[in-house]
Amino acid sequence: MPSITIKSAKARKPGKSAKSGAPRKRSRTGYHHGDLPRALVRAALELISKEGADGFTLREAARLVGVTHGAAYRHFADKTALLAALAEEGFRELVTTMEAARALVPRTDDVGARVHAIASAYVRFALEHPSHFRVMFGPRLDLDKRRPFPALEVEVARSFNVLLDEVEPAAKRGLLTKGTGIDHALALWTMTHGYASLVLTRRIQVKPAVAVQYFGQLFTTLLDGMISRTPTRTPTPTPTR
Amino acid sequence: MPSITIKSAKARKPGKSAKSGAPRKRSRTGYHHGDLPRALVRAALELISKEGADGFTLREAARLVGVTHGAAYRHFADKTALLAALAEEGFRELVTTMEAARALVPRTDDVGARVHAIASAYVRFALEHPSHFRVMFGPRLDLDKRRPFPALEVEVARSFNVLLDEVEPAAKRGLLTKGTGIDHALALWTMTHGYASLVLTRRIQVKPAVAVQYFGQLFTTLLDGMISRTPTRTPTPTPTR
DNA sequence: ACCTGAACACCGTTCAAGT
DNA sequence: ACCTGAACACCGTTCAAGT
Repeated sequence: MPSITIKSAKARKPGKSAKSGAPRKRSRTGYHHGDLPRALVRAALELISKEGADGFTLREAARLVGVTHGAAYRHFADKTALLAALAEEGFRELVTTMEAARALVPRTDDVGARVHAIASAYVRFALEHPSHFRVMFGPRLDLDKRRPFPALEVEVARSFNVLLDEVEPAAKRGLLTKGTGIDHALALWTMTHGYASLVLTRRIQVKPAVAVQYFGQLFTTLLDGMISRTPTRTPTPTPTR
Repeated sequence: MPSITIKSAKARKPGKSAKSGAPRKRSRTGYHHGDLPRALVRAALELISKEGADGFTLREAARLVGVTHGAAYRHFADKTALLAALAEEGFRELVTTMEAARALVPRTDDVGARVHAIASAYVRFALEHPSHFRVMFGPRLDLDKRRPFPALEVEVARSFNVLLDEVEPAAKRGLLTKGTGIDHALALWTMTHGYASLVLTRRIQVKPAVAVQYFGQLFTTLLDGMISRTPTRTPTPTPTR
């Protein structure tokens, strides 16, 4: 991690030993009594956003809140558990922004418009918080092991439901091509996530300014394959009982 | 990394010091003269496949080929450079399997069938080599930095071209909905990659046995939105000049 | 030209001991 | 109950020195 070396070299001022580092008390509330877990998550988030998802260290987070690194283990089983907490928080924020985006769509518009707004918010979130997004899809106790972070799993499900809640009723009303609401929601998520991932890893190279707009173009192709031109039932006026 | 502890505990036989470890000469060709770089890549691949993409160590790879860890730096600038070499190799293999899959599609079939075969091969590759796939989309010198691994970038482009080569002619012949060949190839890649990623990270939970088949269902929705029912020109018989 | 040995600065994790 | 201090076993990276 060359960035760390650079950073400490910069921080080191002549005549002052940087070895032990100033404890950097954060805001007014002392942590040593109150809420170390949350403080560690906040610190980790800060580190991750400026040093990237990889160059993140339990010890550095502890240093940042002004606590011995051993203390972290009183609240998190290990580093992975802390990362899971970050991920959990990330999905919570993701849900918030997706719901906010959906709320902005005029009532008169159709499923397509709402789903488009939600998916675009997903992409925007990923582009604005690249490291956080990466952590959200990182820490998996792989493969055969049992699910280790139920609280995280709950938030993931909640985020999926934002899409599902739009698509499910539409599917039931026969507005979509064949497949269940889950099928369609998964299709939409899949494409949205793929785009976000590929742009983040620079495999797809779009200028940031047009990244979301270009996503809309690709996404529309999928929507075109999903929204049926010949509805199974007549759609609109809510049946009078 | 608890797995390492477990592993060395298992490997440690009573009465034999496991400290220095047997050098484990690989096959007949001695490496100390021949091809250390390739040997390190092979060893890294081996480690990654059994210990996961994260629990991989430059030192352990060196140990496995029976060489001092410092020796690696004669051939790779750092750990990231080794990972980039792994990724490069991964994209080469990916291209091979995608081309093989395409070759199996009967000549009589259309673009949709060929593209479907290619995308399915992509998903299959990801599921069969999860750790390798992860490395392939991992080591990025992030964001503003200039592209650091040109050889890797070449292989990435090559893999994208497998899709593009199918889609571009179809687009030019007016068989697809509006958009360039690149647009459509990106749409297909995006969805394929998203599915592979989400299944790998267990965010989409499908039984491995049906994972590729289910992908086909989602993918078809995108194809339906992409292949136009009203071709711009009449498609088939190759115009007799 | 290629590798070894030893050193440096950092990790994650554990655990007695303090308060 | 929560945190400190010190220790352990590992890293990645560098660099003189060997052949």
